[in-house]
Amino acid sequence: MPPIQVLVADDEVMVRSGIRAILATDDGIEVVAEAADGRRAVELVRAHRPDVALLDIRMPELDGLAAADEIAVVAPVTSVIVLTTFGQDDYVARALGGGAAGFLLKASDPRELITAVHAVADGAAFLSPAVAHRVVRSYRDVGASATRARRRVEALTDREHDVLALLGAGHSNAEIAKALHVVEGTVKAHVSSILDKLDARNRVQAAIVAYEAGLA
Amino acid sequence: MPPIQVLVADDEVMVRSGIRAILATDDGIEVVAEAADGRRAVELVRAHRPDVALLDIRMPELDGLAAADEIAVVAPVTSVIVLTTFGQDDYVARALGGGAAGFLLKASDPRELITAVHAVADGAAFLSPAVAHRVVRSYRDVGASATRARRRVEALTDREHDVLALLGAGHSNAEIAKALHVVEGTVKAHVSSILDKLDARNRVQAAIVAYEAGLA
DNA sequence: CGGGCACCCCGACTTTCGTCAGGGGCAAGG
DNA sequence: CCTTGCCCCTGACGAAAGTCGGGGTGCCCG
Repeated sequence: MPPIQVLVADDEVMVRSGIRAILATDDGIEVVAEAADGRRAVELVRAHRPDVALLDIRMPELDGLAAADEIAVVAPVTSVIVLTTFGQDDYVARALGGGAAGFLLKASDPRELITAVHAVADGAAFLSPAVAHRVVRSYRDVGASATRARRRVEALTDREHDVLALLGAGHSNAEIAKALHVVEGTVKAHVSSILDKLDARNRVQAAIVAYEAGLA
Repeated sequence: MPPIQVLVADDEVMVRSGIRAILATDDGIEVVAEAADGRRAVELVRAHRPDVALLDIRMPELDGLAAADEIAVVAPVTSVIVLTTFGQDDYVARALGGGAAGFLLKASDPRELITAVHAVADGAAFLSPAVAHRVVRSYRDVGASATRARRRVEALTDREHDVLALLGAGHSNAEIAKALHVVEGTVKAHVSSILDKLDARNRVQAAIVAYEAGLA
């Protein structure tokens, strides 16, 4: 099996050679290019099509996040790992949004870097401990509240379900009535029943349940 | 550096020995225990305190998810990787909710298993490609909509911000007025202004923005 | 210094919501 | 067959939400 080809991008030479040294200890990994800024990193990725691109977040010209965005477009085969000093929350979201497959803190154990390269080369996601907790928790929380909401919504009749969906989108009773071909009074009665079953005091609370349940 | 100690739990002997064989190719990993059901897996984890526990989802007595839950309680130092045949969505959420650090498909490349063990032993999260996409997308979507919502909310004045937070929790204007020590008319005026700035047609739509922005 | 401006406040008026008390259809069970 | 229960529908009425016009303050800038 051929070695994993890697591009390293960081504005500091010391960091680049440090990373090179770490990766050199694994003979399944080969560093094929180096860049000192994001712009150059994108060019080199386009030219070399490496399996993995290691990008520092802080770089001149084009930061790691923007570079990751571009790489996702020009070379989808290349998996991006974003490197950063702190697990800044906002960065994580943006990096993963840009299609990064990995997020690694520079303070990580060197072995972790190697593991991360292998992981993303296989197409998997690799998240540093500090980051992983946030991402996973978010996923779990969203899933959990969605499940809870869905369970509550199950108690509703078909018609109430229809009404709730429109209500949750922010429509007025009159609009809902028109959409369902009934008069407004009917919709109001349904809403009343929904509030009762969902244990909500007004339509705002019901709307949030609808939103969580994914009836948007 | 001592080898990573691993427990393998699967109800089929063939699978267990297969996993053993794969892990044996890496001399940084040592399988210290095997279990054929979830109950036994938990006991052995308690006894051996391995670094990593590989749990099949489908097991008698106690399935992998329930076992993961218990392990998280009795041996927090042990990182759990859940193994499954399909990347069933519901399982992913539950597994990660139970504190699993990794989620691996059995169809994965054997090297991936080794990489995963190293990753979670370091405390990182490892997600199989098929699963990673979902988790990351969810995190990104939530983060993106939250960011968008927060940006819209920034246009509000301090007072309007206060009102929106209470509004988003489903409180009536009268309740908001009491909480902020003003009369109801004032709250209504604020709400009106909020609707204007958020480009919402009624309080339900405003509440959803508040909810997304995390003003709950 | 005197607008202009943004913010917070208020009350009267209109519109929308939510409750209450029902009527008709339809299926299960005595 | 008739009752009981559930669902969907409806109109009337009080309650909440939203709009409109306006008053008072502090701040910045010509």
